[in-house]
Amino acid sequence: MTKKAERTTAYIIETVAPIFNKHGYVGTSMSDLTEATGLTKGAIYGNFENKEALALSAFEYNRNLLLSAIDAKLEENEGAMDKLFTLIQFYKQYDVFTLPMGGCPILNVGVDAQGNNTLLAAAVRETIKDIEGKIALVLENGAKSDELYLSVPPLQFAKQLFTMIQGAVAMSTMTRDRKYLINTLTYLEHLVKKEIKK
Amino acid sequence: MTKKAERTTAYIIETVAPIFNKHGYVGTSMSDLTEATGLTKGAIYGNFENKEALALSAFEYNRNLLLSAIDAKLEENEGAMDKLFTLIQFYKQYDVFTLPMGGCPILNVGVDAQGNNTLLAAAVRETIKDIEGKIALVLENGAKSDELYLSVPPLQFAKQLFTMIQGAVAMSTMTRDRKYLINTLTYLEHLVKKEIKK
DNA sequence: AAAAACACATACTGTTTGGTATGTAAGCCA
DNA sequence: TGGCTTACATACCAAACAGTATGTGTTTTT
Repeated sequence: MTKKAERTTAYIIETVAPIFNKHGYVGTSMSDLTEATGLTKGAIYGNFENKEALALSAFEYNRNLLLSAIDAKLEENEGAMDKLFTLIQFYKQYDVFTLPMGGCPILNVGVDAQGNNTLLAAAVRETIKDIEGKIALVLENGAKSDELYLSVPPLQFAKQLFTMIQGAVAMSTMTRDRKYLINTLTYLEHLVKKEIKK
Repeated sequence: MTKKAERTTAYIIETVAPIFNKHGYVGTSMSDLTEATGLTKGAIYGNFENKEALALSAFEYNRNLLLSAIDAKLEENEGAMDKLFTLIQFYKQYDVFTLPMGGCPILNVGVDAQGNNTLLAAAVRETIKDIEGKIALVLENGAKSDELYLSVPPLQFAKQLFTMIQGAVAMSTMTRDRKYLINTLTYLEHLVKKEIKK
């Protein structure tokens, strides 16, 4: 059986993570969090050192949800091309995936923290590196097994691909129009086929 | 000669615009603004109804700087392809262009306002439509004069192009790495040539 | 140049901010 | 089940928040 405090800590993070993600670090007040959790400041400050530490834990929670989902998608298939296509398919529905966490954590926190919180900004950069690395690994293996051809290094192609994906994410969140997601990712599908398929 | 208040209003907007853009709506306090302008609250509230109205004016100021720059670039050349290439060239240096205004106003305000300020969010959506429209017009004219070929409607292609551009903007701001801007826009150059050039 | 209008500074609201010291009840282990 | 410990609630703090009423010096206008 887990200890009481551990469960409360987990409960706080779960409930607080979407709020921080949606309203940003400064846009979220401690009273927002006590209201949402039904707990008091005493409870929250008993489990977290301060607001910043809580926000960081909240981001890491969302980040792990995202990375786990990506990992799961990449493990669905064996071939490198299939892995890429399921990833693209995943991002076509990225808006419904990120809805319960209050939008894309990378975009939201990445932009919000830029001018306000260096710790969070660094955490986002780390997460971006992680995802790019995962994509690059797929590409590298695909190239090794002669399944696909790359005219540029794997990491560079991964960065380009992820940049376009995040562009679709950014546009669809700003305009609240999921067509950006669907249209660009459908195009990326076609583009990936044409560029690297042997 | 312009009236005193008009000049102060303009001065306030100019000095305040980068601050709002960098730190967001809630992240910017009125005391930040009095400090930056050297004016008092009385002066600011004499020229603006409230914080929200000031933030809106600040965004519109940055937005106009951006739209004017785009217009200027698009007028440099006659041909549709040349117009597109100079636009792409402009975005390769978008980070230095947006530096004095505290980053990309579309991305920053678009993401920040999403969860905090509906007025600003709407203004951003309008701006996105404007830019997409400008690009679409270039494409349409290019298609009419048989300079280029489009497999999709002009506006759709414009949206796709702008999405990828904004992806590069988003990634370079989040990672503080201008390579995202340079690499993806160089790739877009090549892509545009291949896709629509006759 | 005098009168009227205006633009800005000063000084002050009440409220909310993040954070803490202390009290109390529940959880946990012997 | 006793007693110690841990976990949370209550009540409070100074500082910062957006906004305003009033005072005064400066532009305008006539």
